[in-house]
Amino acid sequence: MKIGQVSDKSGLPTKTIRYYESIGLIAPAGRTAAGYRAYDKNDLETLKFIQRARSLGFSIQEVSALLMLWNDRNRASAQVKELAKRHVEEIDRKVAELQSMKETLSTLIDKCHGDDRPNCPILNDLANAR
Amino acid sequence: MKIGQVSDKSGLPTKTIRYYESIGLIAPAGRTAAGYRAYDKNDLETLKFIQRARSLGFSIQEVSALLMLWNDRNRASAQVKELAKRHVEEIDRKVAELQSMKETLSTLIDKCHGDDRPNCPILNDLANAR
DNA sequence: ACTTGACCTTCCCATTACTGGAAGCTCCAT
DNA sequence: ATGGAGCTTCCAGTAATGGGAAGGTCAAGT
Repeated sequence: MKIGQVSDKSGLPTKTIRYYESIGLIAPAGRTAAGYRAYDKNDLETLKFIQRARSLGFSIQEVSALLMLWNDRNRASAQVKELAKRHVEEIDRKVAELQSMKETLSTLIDKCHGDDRPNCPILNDLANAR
Repeated sequence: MKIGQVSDKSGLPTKTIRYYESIGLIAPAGRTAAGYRAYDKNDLETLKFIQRARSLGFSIQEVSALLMLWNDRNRASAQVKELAKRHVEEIDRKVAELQSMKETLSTLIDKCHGDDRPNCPILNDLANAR
């Protein structure tokens, strides 16, 4: 398979696949006589794995760790679980931060008339600490 | 005031203040005879405004728009409200995405024994589409 | 045989919002 | 006068791509 095909099947842009190779996340692909990257089923599975892990918000660093664990037949599942749990905690932190922002903003938005008049509690609040 | 002092009072690192100047978010600061940046109360208020807007998750682009609205005595509050509402929608989208990730991950984590044995539903799921 | 167009290659730059560090100047206190 | 804190500029790096140029390759259509 050429890069465009694994791109279609994995859902990763060709640019991204080359990037993953350049940073060492995946091993350099084989090449055809013409210099085109050549992928086999195994490579495709790896790319799909990466795509799914990324879609769950794992960083490239974390994906790298997951790939190693995936390729280690004897790793303890506790290691994977630990990694995943830390990631969920990270997600929780982000959600909490976003929701705190939203709360503040929603309050301000409710107080703002939103008409032609210039007076605006949103700007007033940003201008003055509370 | 020199940059270190407005930094302390605004909560923005000196690096960041210089960066904001370099990208044109704030006007170039005045200078002392020695070439140090000099700020007045007004500048400080602007920096505080920026800091608060950033802490609510507004992008620099949005902060720039907010600053213009703030400096426009005659703008309609509707414009500000609109900008804020769109930002809240953006936050909602991010929260939804994060929570969807979290849900998937939590399910997988629950299914994983997390002991010394290698079998791990988390990796299995990442490896096989479902 | 030739050309077109879709792929492929590498390379470099841009993005967002900073952060770190080096080399060097200034100011203030001892 | 010497030391250290704070200031200056400039360069480079971060995460994870995306855009686009310049050029090679391949299969199909004329």
